[in-house]
Amino acid sequence: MSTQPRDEHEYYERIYTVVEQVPPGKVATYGDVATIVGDGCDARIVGHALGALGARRAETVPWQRIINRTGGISTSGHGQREILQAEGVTFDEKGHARMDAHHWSGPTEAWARAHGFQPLPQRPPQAQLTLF
DNA sequence: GAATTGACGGGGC
DNA sequence: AGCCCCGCCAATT
Repeated sequence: MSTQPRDEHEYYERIYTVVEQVPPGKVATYGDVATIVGDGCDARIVGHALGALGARRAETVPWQRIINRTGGISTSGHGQREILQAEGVTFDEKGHARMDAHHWSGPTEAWARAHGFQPLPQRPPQAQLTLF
C-alpha cells in the first residue's frame, strides 16, 4: 500500500526539504520537485507550498530557484529574476532562464534513498543538431 | 455543485 | 518557441 496524503499540507515539509537541495546558480521546475517528493505530489501543490512560506522560512528555503517548465518566472513583485541573476543564472531576451545551462539534475541517488525521496529520472539530451 | 482561478505540466501541432 | 487541449489539486465564487 502507498500512503498518499489527502491533505496537501502533508507535503509541505518534504517539498521544503527538496527545495533546500537546489544549489545556487541552478534552478528546478515545480514538476521536478513534485516528482522527487513523489507519493502523488503535484506541481501545483509545490506552488501552493512555496506560496505559503512565511518571511522567516523564506530565508532558509531557496524558493526563488523554482521556476516553471518553460524557464519562465511564475511570480511577480518578489524580484525573483533579479535574485537568480545575482546567483549566476542567465536569461534570454524573452525572460526565460537558460535551462540548458542551469537546470538542476536532481539530488544524488544516495541522498534521495537516504531521505526517502525519488531521484529525478535522466533527462534525454536535447539534440539541437540539424541532421541533414 | 459547476465554473473559475492559481507560484503547473505533458503532448500534439 | 508558441498555442491549444486536457489533467491535476485546492480554494473561491
